[in-house]
Amino acid sequence: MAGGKRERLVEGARLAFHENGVEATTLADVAAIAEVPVGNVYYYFKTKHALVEAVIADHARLVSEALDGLDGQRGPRERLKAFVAAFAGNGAMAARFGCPQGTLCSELDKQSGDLRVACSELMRLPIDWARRQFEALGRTDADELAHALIAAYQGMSLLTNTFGDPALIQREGKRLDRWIDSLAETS
Amino acid sequence: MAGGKRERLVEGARLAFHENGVEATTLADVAAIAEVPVGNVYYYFKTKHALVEAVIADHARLVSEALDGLDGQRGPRERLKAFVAAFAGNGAMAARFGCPQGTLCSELDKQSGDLRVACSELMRLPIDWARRQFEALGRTDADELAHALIAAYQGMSLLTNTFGDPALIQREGKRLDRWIDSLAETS
DNA sequence: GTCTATATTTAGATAGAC
DNA sequence: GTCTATCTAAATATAGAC
Repeated sequence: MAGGKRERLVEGARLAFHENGVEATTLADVAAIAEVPVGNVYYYFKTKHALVEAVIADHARLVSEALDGLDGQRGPRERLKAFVAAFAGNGAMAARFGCPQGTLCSELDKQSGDLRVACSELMRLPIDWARRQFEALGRTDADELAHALIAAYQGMSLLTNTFGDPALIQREGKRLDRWIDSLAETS
Repeated sequence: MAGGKRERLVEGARLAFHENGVEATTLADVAAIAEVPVGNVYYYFKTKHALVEAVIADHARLVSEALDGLDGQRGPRERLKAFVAAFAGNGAMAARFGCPQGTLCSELDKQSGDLRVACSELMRLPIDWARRQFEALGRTDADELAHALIAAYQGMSLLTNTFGDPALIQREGKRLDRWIDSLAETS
């Protein structure tokens, strides 16, 4: 694993949290993945809580970058379909571990307050992005459609993970493509 | 909390797992809720793993009963809309703790094998029920629609929980009602 | 800045009296 | 069947040498 020790710890924690959950991941696990001695973790992160916060911030950075990458598409309809194609293409990952951000939100919602806030800000990134696309289509129900799209993705990620079947989210991708095509330019 | 000690332990564990997560819930917590001494838990459940299995079985019983209750409706369209009304009516619970079955599946998917299997059987109950309704409508894409409906519910439960806003799942309920109304009798 | 050794806490699990 | 007291293992966190 490349990068400075802090970067390695954050990336290692992000991967381990996704694969095994936050609660089940020990700092010893993270230290081993990052190839950093256990005791040294505390030089970079005062508590496990602080490490979790850093991981959420790292997720936010990755999601923002991914969404920015979709803005190269010509129009809002193409951008929405590129979004769908992106997550449908990650079916194997969803089948094994679920959506990285969704599973994190699900677990941390049951924990202390400031982590909940950070999670909700993370989940708001793709919703706000999707709403802007629906607004560009002239939809007055853009907020509702944006929530429905992200919920469809999150829900099908959960089913894909629960049944270990990547085909589920791929089939949903095709269905959402047809749905996006069927939307009128204004509502 | 009423019932025999075993029933109290299962119900207490089910509630605590939903509110705080399985990993974060200690047997001491469960014992306190059930008003049973800590050491006595092991008389009824050899391990925490066994208690989790019992809780999943209890969920399966409750879900089956709830779905059976919907079969009093006249036709498949009415049954599907009664299903939607049922979960949209639980918005306050979803906002605080998410869907009981969904959060359980999300957490336990990251754990040992036989719990994953039990969770997938639990999640299959509403999907199979919904597929039968869509089949009764003559839809050849009943399996796809059933997965889409449950995914919409699960995903919107996650968003409702993440943002702590019951209105999200209520709005989705209305949207799904219109969707069910719009489906042709055959596909 | 880095790392080893260890302290502290807490959870799951057990032994055994009643 | 019931309950108290306790064991053991593991995880977070710290102290302090280098």
